Amino acid sequence: MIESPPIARIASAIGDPARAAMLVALMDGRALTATELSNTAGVTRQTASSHLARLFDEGLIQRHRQGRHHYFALAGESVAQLLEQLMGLGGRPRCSTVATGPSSPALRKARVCYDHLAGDLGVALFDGLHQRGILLVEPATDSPHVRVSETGDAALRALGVEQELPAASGSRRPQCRACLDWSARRLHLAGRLGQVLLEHVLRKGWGERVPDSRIVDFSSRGEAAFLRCFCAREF
Amino acid sequence: MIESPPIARIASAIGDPARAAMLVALMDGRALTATELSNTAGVTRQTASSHLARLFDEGLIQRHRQGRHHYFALAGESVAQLLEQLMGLGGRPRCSTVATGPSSPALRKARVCYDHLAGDLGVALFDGLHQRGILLVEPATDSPHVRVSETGDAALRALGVEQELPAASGSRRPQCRACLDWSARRLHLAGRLGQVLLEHVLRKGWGERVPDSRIVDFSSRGEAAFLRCFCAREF
DNA sequence: CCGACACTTCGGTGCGGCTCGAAGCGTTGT
DNA sequence: ACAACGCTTCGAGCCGCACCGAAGTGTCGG
Repeated sequence: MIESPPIARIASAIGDPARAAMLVALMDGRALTATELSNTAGVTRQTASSHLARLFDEGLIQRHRQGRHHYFALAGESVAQLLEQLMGLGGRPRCSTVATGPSSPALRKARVCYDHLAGDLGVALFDGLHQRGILLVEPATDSPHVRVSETGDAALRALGVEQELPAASGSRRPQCRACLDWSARRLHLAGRLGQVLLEHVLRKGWGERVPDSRIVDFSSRGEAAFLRCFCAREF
Repeated sequence: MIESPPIARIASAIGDPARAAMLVALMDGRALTATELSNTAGVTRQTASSHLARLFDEGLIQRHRQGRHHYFALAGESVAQLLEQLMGLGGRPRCSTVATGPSSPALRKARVCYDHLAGDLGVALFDGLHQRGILLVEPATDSPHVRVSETGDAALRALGVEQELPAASGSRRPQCRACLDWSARRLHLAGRLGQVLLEHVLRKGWGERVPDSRIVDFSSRGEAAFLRCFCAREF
């Protein structure tokens, strides 16, 4: 078996509790320093440093030196997706019970996934934009292809979403992407637009991020406004 | 960090070279015995036994006792998907080169993924069925929803595909499902129909499975017949 | 120029777990 | 009933690696 090493190396890199904790901490898309990560993992700085070197060697994280601080972030969305899927498998309580793992109710409801909104409200956002015809989900052969319709583009601007999406920005990042939610097992919106919409939510004050957590805490007024603005029907 | 243990445990279960080799060997969907798996992993039987116990405890494989033989298979498609994604991450040659890892050209062209056809020909099959209107890819909110159209159902029967899909079979397995290909980064057909079509290919003699490998070896005549039968346009 | 700070590298320690030999079930076939 | 076979459990050896203390590099502030 000469095919296995790469997959085994990567899995084993994720497999250590301290490294897994670091990766989970990075899943909110922020870049954290080595010291911060050592705290969340519960190990000393020098131990964390070796862990981070390992994760970097495996291509799971990227480093970003800035003065005397070294920031670390996930290497890309594909890594975040892998971790989500891993959580999905870990959450099920053996022998395929139907219920999808709740973990934390707040986490289920609304959380950050890399840089966009996930959870029930993330799914509701995707559904709403799609039902309104703002989002076109194309039956393309490429992985589920999502794009903004022309009327949708205008609608988003009318809603006050600065959609600053320079088509020729040179970045290879897709404008929209569908991301599978591990708690709800349904699609939510990722990509540049997903990021912009999350920023919109935070700027409007509808919800705010809970420090050191992936949870996005919506006020009841904020949630109502959010649903009214983006989702076709009320809950 | 109390959230990490499950994901770390699962990842570390996959992370051992011997266990990874076993899982990869199981990715073709067959159920293998403990001795066969010990050979592919290159360890003794008793070592393999403990590895298999670990994988079973983590819910990654299922066991199936039959007389004095114990058969092992992947616990489900979700596990196979996770492994595919892991391969996708492992295949890239550091620092995001554009080329998707070829590994083996034959493997890229046509291989078995759990129980259905993947690789270039798997993608071509999906494209062809979709372009002919046999497959409807719905922009649903559930993970990319694929189903067979009414005319498509008749077309498949006309093509000689025994589509024996008892709607009320009680099994919760979806009729069709879209599975992401790690080599081509495009969708191919999974689910019950994907399984039936792979069987169809093998029964027609268009291609045959290479023993102890995931490769499906198409004869040139078989490939032509396959494309003519299912795909809208020739290559 | 020097101290404070963030981070990494270097040795040494200790535990976990991968491994295999030997022995213990359960099944199959004669 | 006995031997052959497949698999698992038990015990011991041994390597790897996670961990931390101490020392080394680079950066910021006074």
